[in-house]
Amino acid sequence: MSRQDHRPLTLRDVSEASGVSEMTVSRVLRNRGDVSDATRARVLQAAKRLGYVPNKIAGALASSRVNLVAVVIPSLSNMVFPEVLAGISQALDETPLQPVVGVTDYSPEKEEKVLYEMLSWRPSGVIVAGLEHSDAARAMLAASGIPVVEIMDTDGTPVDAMVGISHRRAGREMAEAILAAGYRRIGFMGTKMPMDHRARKRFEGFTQALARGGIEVADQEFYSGGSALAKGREMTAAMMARTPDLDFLYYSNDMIGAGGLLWLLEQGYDIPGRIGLAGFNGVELLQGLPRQLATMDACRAEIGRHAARIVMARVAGHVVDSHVVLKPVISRGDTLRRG
Amino acid sequence: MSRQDHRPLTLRDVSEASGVSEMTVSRVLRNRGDVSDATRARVLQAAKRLGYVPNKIAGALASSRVNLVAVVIPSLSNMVFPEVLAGISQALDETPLQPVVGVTDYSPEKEEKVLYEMLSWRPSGVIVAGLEHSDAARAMLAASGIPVVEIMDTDGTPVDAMVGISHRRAGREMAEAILAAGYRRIGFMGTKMPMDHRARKRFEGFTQALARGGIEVADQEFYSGGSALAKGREMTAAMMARTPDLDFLYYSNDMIGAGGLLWLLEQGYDIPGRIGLAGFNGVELLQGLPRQLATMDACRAEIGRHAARIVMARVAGHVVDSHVVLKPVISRGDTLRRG
DNA sequence: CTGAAAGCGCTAACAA
DNA sequence: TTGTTAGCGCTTTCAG
Repeated sequence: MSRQDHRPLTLRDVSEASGVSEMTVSRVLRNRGDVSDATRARVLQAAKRLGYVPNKIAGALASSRVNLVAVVIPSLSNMVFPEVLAGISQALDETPLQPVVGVTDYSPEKEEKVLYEMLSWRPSGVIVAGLEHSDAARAMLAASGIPVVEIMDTDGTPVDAMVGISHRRAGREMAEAILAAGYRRIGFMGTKMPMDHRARKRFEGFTQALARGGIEVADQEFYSGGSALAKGREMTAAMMARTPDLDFLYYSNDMIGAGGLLWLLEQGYDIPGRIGLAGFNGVELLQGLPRQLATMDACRAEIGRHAARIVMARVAGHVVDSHVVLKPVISRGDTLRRG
Repeated sequence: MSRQDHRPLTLRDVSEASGVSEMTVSRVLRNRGDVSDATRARVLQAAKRLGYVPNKIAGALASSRVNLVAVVIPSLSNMVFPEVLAGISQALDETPLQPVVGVTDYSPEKEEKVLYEMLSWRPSGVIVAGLEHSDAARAMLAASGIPVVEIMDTDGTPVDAMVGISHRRAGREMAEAILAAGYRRIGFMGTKMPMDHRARKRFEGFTQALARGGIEVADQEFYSGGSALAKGREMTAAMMARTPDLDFLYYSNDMIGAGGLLWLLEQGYDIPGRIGLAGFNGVELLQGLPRQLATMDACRAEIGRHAARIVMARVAGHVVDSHVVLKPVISRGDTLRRG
């Protein structure tokens, strides 16, 4: 308790305590350049004894190297994004790079602010969800001079690199599978679109493919906020009351799909005979449901890993393929009849 | 496209472009000190035209002020922690302070590393989940000279400040409610304890209170990894097969509780007559279940908000109560008989 | 209201 | 293998 622990320790303190120059202390602490074992030991011991923690702010300024990767996502409560994040972290582990997360709450204005904040720390790269950004945000990204990877969606033109799936295609393929299975009276439930471009694109692809089969969505409903599981129940109940002859329900995410599934089972519906169901994302949660909901894996972890690898490669000065379109696969579960 | 956009812009660029000294440009950009409207306008215009983004690294070094709050939590996939985080963000909004998240995966070693990393950015404060840390971690926190708030648990001694609930007490109260409701053959399911101190403490409080009522846990099982919902199903099925006369199941979290609930309903168990259930956390998900699971709110968002406020107050130099024990309340839902 | 000078704590580059 | 000298881009401080 003798230290007036208010001035944080500096390299100089370690230097004085060990009788080694600041420069050499710095070398030891970063494992850079050749340092004799004797000196190294003395430095390490002094640093540990004092409890020295290097100041990365100063280090970053001096070296103009900031080993951070900005990750900008709409939400943390959606499960989907933490999984992407896990993929990123995993790929970045064993690398000096570290992810730093910013959340936009699906708001373009907030996204712009968050990007500005993050870029002002001069990160080594940016990974951002989606292809839709304000003009200012796109300009900032383009001008940043660092690798920018837009993830999760590939229906559009990226500022720089992109990794994801085509949600339009995902919607289309699900529609085709549903039609092939013989369903014809189809209802749709999802989030209010303006907020969620990927859900919108899935819906567009979906209706487009239905139209090609001469079918229109027979009923639809959109929600925002609240417990997704509960919303799924409520919307499903309301929709079945309103349009009792529906024979299929397509949900824009698995969570509301799970809610709908639970409600329908309670009501004694024959699934997938009387009515079929499908969601989207392939969330782990589904594995605990009484029936396996049909869904489509959004390749979340893989997208994260891939995006991180692109940043890593670019930082290392490599040239890499920067337009990666993953192909999600339908899993029919127990709620979508075999074609 | 004329700019060789490889050297990031500096204050000097804005200064030259606007014909105003760097110092004054800096003042304008930070809204500090008096600047004439004319100059301000010229500076702002130049900055915007160039697309200047300030360098916070340099700013932080010069001012030795870093408006970051390090938030260290075990996991992002647990739902509980994103909610705490939301509380923190909410309280920090409208403040210059910004949260930066680090994840430990419930590993003390990783926690130590993450803390070290974060402290090396010289944040204005630290919020860390739990009271259990390695000696080195505690030492680092104590020596950091910044406000440290340990959250979510109050059964122990904090390095500095703490905000949370007593999990021992939470377990105890649930046990008392269960006994009061007349249940006697009680099973417990939860995560493997060494990883999760809070779950352990709840279990300790629980068994202790049962013992006081002359009762022992009749069966118990612990899991790790996998989909919690699925685990809840599996464990419940296994336990009911093993110990069919159980009349109550206490789950260490709502997710496995929900899995158990779904399974029991499918099997046609009379709930809460034949068997009662309770979980822990009060997660929003429960609202979509066919029955409302009895649970106990862990006050997540409030803990986050409170912790953030303590940091804010301390940063502002105020003295505040730094041992805050919240009192969670049992919600009986549909799965715990009225006493 | 505006500007000039002197660092913040560290590392690149060079010298010894 | 080790030390010395200049900054990194900004803000603090003090002078106009």
